[in-house]
Amino acid sequence: MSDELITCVGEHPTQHPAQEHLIDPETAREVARLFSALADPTRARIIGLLANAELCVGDLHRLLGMTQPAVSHQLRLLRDLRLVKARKEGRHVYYSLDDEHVYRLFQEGLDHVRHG
Amino acid sequence: MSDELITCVGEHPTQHPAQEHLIDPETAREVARLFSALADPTRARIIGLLANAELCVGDLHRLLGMTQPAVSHQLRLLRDLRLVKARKEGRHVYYSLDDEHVYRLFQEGLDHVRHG
DNA sequence: TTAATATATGAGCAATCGCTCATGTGTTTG
DNA sequence: CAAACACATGAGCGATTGCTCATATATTAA
Repeated sequence: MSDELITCVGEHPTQHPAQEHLIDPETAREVARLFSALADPTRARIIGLLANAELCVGDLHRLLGMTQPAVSHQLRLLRDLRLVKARKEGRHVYYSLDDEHVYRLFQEGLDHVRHG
Repeated sequence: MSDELITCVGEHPTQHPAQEHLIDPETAREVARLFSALADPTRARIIGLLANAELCVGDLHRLLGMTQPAVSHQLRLLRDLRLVKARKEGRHVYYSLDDEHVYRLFQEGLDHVRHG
């Protein structure tokens, strides 16, 4: 965060000094997609639970007090983002985190909300 | 991530061992609100720019190639979340980051997208 | 003062989101 | 086999999002 303090004059963006720090649209979309995973209370709670234990859909649906389809839909979303992985065992499907980075992001976000 | 591997049987959520890791709805909402800030390509790009330099609305709107109102609306959102602060100077308003945590979150998210 | 510039804001609209309800698939049990 | 269970999935619907367009406010310049 080196706040370069640049005057606001350039009419042509290509010559603005901050230009080099502008992330391209495609990367921006992916970053946004990643953070979208945690940008919903239900998904945040799911990540929080799966961070500590492998759980099946039924457990999640009971713990969260939500409909089973609601949980399944969110799990599908998290699975598509490869943040969560599924392990089938009999008629149960156990979910767990599949991305350490996301757990760190989640923890930092949680800390930020709880203290300071 | 200590994946305790618990059997999926308890019909009553209150007695499930994972219960203690369940974050309450209010905290979950705040966490989600925090991550929502970065869960949009435009806002992610804004944070990325402001992470390196203080910029006025006009610069942002030119650099991003977006309408000025579009940028102002997103800045308003970020301001409400206290992630960004505004400094008025003449008829310009300079924005900069107001939250170190968010810069870290952003950087980690960006790294995660760029390399593994 | 008038005009131009820089920004903020409200209304409105298409797109997306997160849920519910119904139903489909696969597995186990009786 | 049939019934029950665990989960996935699609349609549909209200709420939210992110933009545009028009306009309001504030500051500087002529």
